[in-house]
Amino acid sequence: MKSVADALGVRPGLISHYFATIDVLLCEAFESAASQEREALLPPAERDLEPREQLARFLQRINDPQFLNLGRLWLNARHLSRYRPRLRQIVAEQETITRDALTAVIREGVRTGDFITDDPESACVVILVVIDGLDSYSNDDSAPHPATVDLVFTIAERELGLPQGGLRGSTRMQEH
Amino acid sequence: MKSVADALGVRPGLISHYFATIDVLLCEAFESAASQEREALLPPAERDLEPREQLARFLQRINDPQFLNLGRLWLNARHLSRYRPRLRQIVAEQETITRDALTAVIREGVRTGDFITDDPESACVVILVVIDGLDSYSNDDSAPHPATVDLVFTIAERELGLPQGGLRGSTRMQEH
DNA sequence: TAGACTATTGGCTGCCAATTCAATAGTGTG
DNA sequence: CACACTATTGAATTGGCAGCCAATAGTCTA
Repeated sequence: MKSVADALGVRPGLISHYFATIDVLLCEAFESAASQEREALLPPAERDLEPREQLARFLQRINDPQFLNLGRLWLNARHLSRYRPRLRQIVAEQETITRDALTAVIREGVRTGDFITDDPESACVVILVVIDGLDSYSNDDSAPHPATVDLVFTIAERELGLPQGGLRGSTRMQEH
Repeated sequence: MKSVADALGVRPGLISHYFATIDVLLCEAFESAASQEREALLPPAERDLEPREQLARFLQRINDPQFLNLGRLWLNARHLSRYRPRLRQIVAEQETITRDALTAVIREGVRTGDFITDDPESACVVILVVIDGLDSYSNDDSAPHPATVDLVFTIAERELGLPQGGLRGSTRMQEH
């Protein structure tokens, strides 16, 4: 609470006034952050693009150093979940929402013929496991192993019956 | 320190006496735990088995509920690494040791013809990413998604040029 | 057995964090 | 402007935890 107060240039008591306990603060903070990040990764505004394009952008953003903190956020939340049932619940919810959103894209891609899989949700889960695996290393100093660099793309392409490279380089995204 | 002392039926001061700071205690505890668990997952005593058999047992143990706490251990350590440079270092070291040990098995398997890959280390890294991804969920209440159940096996088989199922059911391990 | 060395205790100190609450400042509305 | 309501502060309370140290108990050896 102290650190939140400091970051806002405000006194700790004020934080307590708006959030009964840290547990509540933590849950709302995570929910809010995770939701915002999800919108940034998979913007509703892009819903009318081809599914292949949507997924490509999603994976590209995941790999972007700009989203390094997202990995840390989830790592943090998943660890804290251990002794915080409420947070655990929220984490599970956010996981489900993300999974459903990404599965919808894949399912749509199967419909349009972009992707080939007989189980969109399982394909989605596999992709997410790899993402979470790579997120595990968010707090590492050392350079990432070369084998991890394009891993999400490779796995996603395999899962969705795309040719090698079928999700890479096809998009032209803005630089920051 | 209090909780460690309690667990040992001893007074907190004693812990301070043997471990200068919490940071040191944490690092040594993690190093010790990670090392022991690695020995249990990939016992040196099995070094003379076929590489396929060694890997199969390793993956089977990873999936075993007996090793649920191992996932929690790594999750915890990876999170705490964020603001603890020393622990971060140890985590990186332990990661390397595990990677090297598993890579050695794979490399040997390539030599004997058990496995097919032109880059044993990369294959190893991919397998470890999936393991770490699944470990992310160690603190989840809910039932694991069906797509995750055999995922490590499937991925390992693909990475190592084995037929589907080539790492499953081949071993007869003791029940606990 | 004496003496040295180790293991362990008990208690103290200081720090920092969460939470509460009464008091004050600020804002908008009739 | 007066009043009600909201936002914010300051200070106090509580509790826990790391780190330190002097005192005591235990152990081993010459």
